[in-house]
Amino acid sequence: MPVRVRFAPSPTGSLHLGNALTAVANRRFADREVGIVVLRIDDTDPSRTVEGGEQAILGDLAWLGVAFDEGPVRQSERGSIYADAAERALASGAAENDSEGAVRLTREGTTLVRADGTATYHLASVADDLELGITHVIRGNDHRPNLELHQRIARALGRELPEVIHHGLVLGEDGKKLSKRHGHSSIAELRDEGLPAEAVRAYLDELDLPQHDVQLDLARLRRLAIDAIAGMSDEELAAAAGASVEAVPVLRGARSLVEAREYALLVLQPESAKLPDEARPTLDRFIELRAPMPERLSLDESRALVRELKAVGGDLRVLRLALTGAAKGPELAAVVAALSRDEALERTA
RNA sequence: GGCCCAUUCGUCUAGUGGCCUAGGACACCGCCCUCUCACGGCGGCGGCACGGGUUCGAAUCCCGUAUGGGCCUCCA
Repeated sequence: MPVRVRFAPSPTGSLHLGNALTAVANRRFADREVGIVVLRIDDTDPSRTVEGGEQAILGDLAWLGVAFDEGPVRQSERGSIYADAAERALASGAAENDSEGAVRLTREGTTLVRADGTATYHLASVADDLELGITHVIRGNDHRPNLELHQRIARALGRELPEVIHHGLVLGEDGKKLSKRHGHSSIAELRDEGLPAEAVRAYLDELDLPQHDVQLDLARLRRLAIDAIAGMSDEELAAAAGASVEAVPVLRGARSLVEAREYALLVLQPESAKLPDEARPTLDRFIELRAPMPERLSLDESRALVRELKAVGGDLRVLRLALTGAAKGPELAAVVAALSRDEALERTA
């Protein structure tokens, strides 16, 4: 029997890292067996759906490279399935109507259908997992206490629950449940911080299916970002940082895409800095060396130039300041390579 | 409070009774490299939560305690 799993977020906006872990875990689980991933939007509670929330999730999944094979299936559009399920539960005596008109599990009282006729998460989730032919449910530990309840609901419908696998949650660096307060908690935030998609994906892949809750390791994430940037081709890096390919040499030393953009700006729009009086000799030497050379220099040629300037006693810090307006930044030779001859001469004139 | 789950360096982990005076990665510290911030190279610090069993032998099995987490909604 082919494996069918599902990822079932509520449409509340950009995925939080823990949800993203569940999405990746489902995709990986299915891929091990050449299985199917169904994307299901759990929007049974209208008060919880956020405008554009589904789009944000779709965007996050695409960014992370998590594909799905079926869906999105929206629970808000599947009322008749839940109505049938409720009917069956009532018929079997496992559930009954209460005085308000809601359908509740006999004895324990868990609500299956609200008085307004909409299904609660418990009923909708179980009925859908059965109806969609899900073979394995992979979800976070926060759902573990629901396991027995869901098994009872499945039996009330005359079926058995699929196999359920729980994984640990992602906690903040303080060990508390991850929330907006922590920052760095949603995919959108991580993307805005300049972490490459490959890095976030690699982090989630590394976590795999944690047995217990794990603390968010930002240092690890940042390290993976450095690795991801190092692994990009010039074209990929330029595209990811929104810079031109000529600027790539200066982007190479950056540890995040945000930092890469800042480096690119140093070349495109240098800040004006006051040069010390003793800067002139170094700049004149630079001009002497640079002027007779081609409009564009390769990184190796630039390195040779910088080496030469240093050999004749040039103050490289002064050159950096003149070229970028900043005391810190990418490798000096990369800056020289990224600037045209005219631009370089103008900034040192 | 009740129920459930988990517990190996700061973090993520390897480890399923002898190969473990517990291995790795990232972080951290030091040194080297160096035009800055980084990258890189080399080295270092650092852990089996605790207490009882079982066993010739326990990180590994059992029990208890502690700690952490999750849930106890007509939220998912």
